[in-house]
Amino acid sequence: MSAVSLVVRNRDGGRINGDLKARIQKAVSDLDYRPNSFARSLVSQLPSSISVVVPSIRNPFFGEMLEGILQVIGTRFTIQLHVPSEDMDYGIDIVRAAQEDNIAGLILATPPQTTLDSFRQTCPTVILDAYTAMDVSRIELNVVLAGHQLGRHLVELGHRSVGYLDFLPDKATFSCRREALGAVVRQAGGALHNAPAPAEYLDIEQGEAAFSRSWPLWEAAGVTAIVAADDILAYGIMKRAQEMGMTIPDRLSVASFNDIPFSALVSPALTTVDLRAHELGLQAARVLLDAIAREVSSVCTVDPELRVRRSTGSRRAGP
Amino acid sequence: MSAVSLVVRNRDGGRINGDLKARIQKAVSDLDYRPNSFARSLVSQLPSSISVVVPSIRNPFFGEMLEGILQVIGTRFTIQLHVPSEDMDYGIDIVRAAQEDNIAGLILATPPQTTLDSFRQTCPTVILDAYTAMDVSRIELNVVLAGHQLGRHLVELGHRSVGYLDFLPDKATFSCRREALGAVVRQAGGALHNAPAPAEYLDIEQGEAAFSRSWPLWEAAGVTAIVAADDILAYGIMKRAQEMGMTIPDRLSVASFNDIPFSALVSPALTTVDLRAHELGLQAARVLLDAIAREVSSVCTVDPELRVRRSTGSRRAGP
DNA sequence: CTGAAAGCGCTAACAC
DNA sequence: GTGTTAGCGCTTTCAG
Repeated sequence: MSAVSLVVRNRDGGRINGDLKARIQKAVSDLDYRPNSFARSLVSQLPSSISVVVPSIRNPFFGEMLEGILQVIGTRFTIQLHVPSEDMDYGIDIVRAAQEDNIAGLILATPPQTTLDSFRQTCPTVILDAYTAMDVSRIELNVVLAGHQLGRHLVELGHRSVGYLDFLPDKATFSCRREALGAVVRQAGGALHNAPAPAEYLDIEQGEAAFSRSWPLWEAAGVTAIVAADDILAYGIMKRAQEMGMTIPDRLSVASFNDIPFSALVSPALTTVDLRAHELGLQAARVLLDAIAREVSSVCTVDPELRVRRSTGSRRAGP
Repeated sequence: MSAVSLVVRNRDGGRINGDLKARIQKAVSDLDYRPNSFARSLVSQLPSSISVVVPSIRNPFFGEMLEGILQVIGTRFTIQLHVPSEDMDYGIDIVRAAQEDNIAGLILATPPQTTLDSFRQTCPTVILDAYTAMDVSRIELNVVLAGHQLGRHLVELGHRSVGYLDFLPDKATFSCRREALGAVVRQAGGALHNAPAPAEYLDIEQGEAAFSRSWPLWEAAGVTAIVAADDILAYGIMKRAQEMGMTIPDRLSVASFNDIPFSALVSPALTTVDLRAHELGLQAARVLLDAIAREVSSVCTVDPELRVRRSTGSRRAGP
């Protein structure tokens, strides 16, 4: 019954007899009829959703990012959310599952390098904060600039021996942060002391444990400032350091990357580079809509912004 | 080609000739063939996703909840995420959009009362932290207990004049928190001074603004402790109160509901009732899977737990 | 063990 | 203007 179809979608340009139309509308509301979206998409070839893959849903960074995406797509598409099972970053299997959803587009937030290497594009796709030579739309996050900003800040405060708590070496975004920071510190005649990533999972406890594990080495190296790859790790570092009796920033400066909203509220307020989660989501969605509509791929860049707060201070006079 | 279908899904119990099977598998990988999930769901009548509607994705409470849901459903279903556009709680339109997704099940996290009133069930559904007389599965969050716990704690500390910062009066979960708290305070001979909800949107700034607005009245009423309906509002209260020179908890005790992970880290660490976001998600998903498999509805209850931290203390000697 | 054929619920093109 | 018909891409049934 094509009339039903037309009426339901309000696509009858006055073509349907008013009486028939009214009868159809009554039946629709009586039966609480809802069209089957599978059948609809099957024939129209226009999927009504996009898939978004994020490494974690507990990290507020991705909450902010999703908010940005949602804001742009509005009611045009619905979101299929894919998150790896706890304690693991996502592999190609999750990406393939997301592609199987039969979607108009796909957003991959900071995919691990190995995942990206085995990725094959099946629909308009936007990759966030990861590099690939493929012809895929990307939102580049200028983490090199972020590392430089943080490095300059610490160097200006007099720090020369800086500890670094890494995270997930499989992601270029993290190694770039470290390298850019290290370059600035070394250029000033200092050294960056890298501590290995805690685990694959990012939470406050991991930061605490990593600090306990690495502090002896850092202390031996005369470290006066520590940078973490992510705010959440920095929270753990500050918590444990304070428990161990160190005052921040007098005894030890702490800084990191992301600037989730809570970083302004922890004690002391955390100096961190705002990685613009919301802006990233906004851009990703815009580029994706563009890729869907015009079948072009594009790359754009988002610049981070340093937020200086109370967790970093001048290096105290030598020991 | 039925053989293809069987091979792709690994459902050929040795029925397919090895040679043919190999040829099919080669073709599948050569063409990077992916079955169309719409067509598949259309015929199998088994949708592969569930919809989850949350009021906000920026509030880590719902991130934790989603993590719980994801953990239980594993790869069995994929999640369609529905979030209202910024600054608004969700109406029935969003719920209907979610139902249109053609899903195996639906989870409604703390729906506003008006939304719930016009809700009609179209598939197995679980309602989180909201009451309805309908025959729908629910996860009850014992917010009355939460209010009592917090009330007893404050009363024991000597507080009798307590300020309350409400949020979204349209939700029973918030009015229950207030009433339960108020009952305990009044029973001890005290009074609860309610400040109206800040706005429909929950963020730190709203908490700050609300505190600025309400403090004159609270001060006049001799308030020595303030409870916020949500941790995030409490962060704003503490921030502004400290900016205004008050020390917490000496001058003013602050407490709230939720216990998102950051509440242990703000300064001072926030006393709050853990509303068990993760557990809520776990239970919701379990109940939903059950509802999908066995077509029964059930109701279960999650009990909150008070976390006493440094933001609450004894009432100072009277003015 | 394999291929042909029907049909899931919808939309679009087409006769009536 | 309105009803009929042919698929969308898959799974399942049923002959060969």
